[in-house]
Amino acid sequence: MIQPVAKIDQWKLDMRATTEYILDRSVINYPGSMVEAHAKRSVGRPREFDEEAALEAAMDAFWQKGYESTSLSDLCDCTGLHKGSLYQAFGDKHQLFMRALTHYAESEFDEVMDVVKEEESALGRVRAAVGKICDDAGNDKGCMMINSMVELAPHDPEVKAALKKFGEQRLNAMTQMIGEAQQAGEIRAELDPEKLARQLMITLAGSAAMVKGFLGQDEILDVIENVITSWT
Amino acid sequence: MIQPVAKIDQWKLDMRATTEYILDRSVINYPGSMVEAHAKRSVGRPREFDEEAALEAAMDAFWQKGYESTSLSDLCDCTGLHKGSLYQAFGDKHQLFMRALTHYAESEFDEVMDVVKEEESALGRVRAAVGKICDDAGNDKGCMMINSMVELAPHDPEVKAALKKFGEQRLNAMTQMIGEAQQAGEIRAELDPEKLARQLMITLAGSAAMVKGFLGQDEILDVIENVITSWT
DNA sequence: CTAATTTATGACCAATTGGTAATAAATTAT
DNA sequence: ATAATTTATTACCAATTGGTCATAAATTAG
Repeated sequence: MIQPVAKIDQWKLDMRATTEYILDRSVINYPGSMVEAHAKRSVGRPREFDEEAALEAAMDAFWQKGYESTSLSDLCDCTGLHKGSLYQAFGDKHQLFMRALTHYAESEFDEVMDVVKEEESALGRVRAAVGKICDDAGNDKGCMMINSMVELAPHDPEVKAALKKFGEQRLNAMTQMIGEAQQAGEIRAELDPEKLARQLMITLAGSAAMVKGFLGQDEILDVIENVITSWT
Repeated sequence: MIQPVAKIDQWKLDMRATTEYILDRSVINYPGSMVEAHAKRSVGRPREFDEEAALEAAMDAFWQKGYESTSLSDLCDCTGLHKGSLYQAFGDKHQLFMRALTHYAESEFDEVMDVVKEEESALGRVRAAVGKICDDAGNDKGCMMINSMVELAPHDPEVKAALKKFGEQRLNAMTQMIGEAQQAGEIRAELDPEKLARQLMITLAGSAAMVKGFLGQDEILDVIENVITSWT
């Protein structure tokens, strides 16, 4: 199906930062791979870079250094793009950051859910999720969402709203998993799944902060394991 | 006792950022209050500002906005000083930040300990400490130490070392209080006080992050109360 | 009174910041 | 071939950054 450029732009707006969009763009971005017959290129000079790869590079930079400390020239360095190309592809620094943060949240959530699916017991799923999350934030980069919450949320309503959305998504998923573990008899019946989920999220947030300067991953994992065990 | 200027400068270097130093300087800074006969002024034009008040204003700015987002002109605005005076009094931006962070940590620790002293039961002391800490980080400024850990610790060895020192101080104090509560029979005997202290610090760190963008103080207090209750 | 010393003030500075515009190059449509 | 369109690259920009310096003012020492 052939799409006029204007329609692609509209679609770009609507589907911004969704996995589907990125994947499809990455196909379009490689004019060489015409093996896919339907990958219709639009008129004009073709992109020479992979948009998803650039987004991921920018995400890593923001994740590691934070918003303010990541300059445009840092972003140019890590993506290999020039300012102009960055602006044309992603808009200004703040828009690029929002894309990066969204990409982080969505892909991390997906990966955690993939890991969770492998487990058979409900409590095993909780432990698998927590383990994956700790793994992601294990290095001293911490968790990009917690980093952004601390650095930006109080002064940046857009970031705050996005983090609230991602947080509620995670809280819901955790609450459900904990509830299932409870119904399976793996967690004491008198405990409230939502409260436990909040406790777990606070513990994970604290871990993501502490790993950056005070506690080692071993000490953190020990605390988290004790928390979950205290529920059984 | 009369101190030559040179000696005062040496002493300034050694005692930097201690409460004694600040208090004594603030006396020296008010040439009008010669009621204290020993408050010997040094030669030269006298200070027109209160150094501790300036430090506290700078601390508030860094606490609220973080290091990178607080510019020198922000610091001049909130202290009422000019760049030159700031540099002469505190050194460069980073030195001023270290002074501010140290002042935050020391005065908060003292205030928590003051609150703790009022309680008679050991577990009451733990609860009082936690309550005071939550109170301090209650607004969306969070905790300046957690803010700094997230924003700076991985890339700023000086900040990291200071936070490690303050963190260990708090961990020790918490461990001791928890141990006392345990010996008083208020906390189950099979639990390890140091592990509980680590759990509490991670929980408090997570709370200081979450309060900035995701959870309300009521939800946070509920989680913390449940944590402590689960120890009894 | 004069010299020495310290502080307050504002001018000054190079470098960096985020962001724009002009131009050249590469492609498709006609 | 030419026009239209998109991208890549470079030059450019005003504003802000952290930081220094020269000078004037205020004080003490002698």
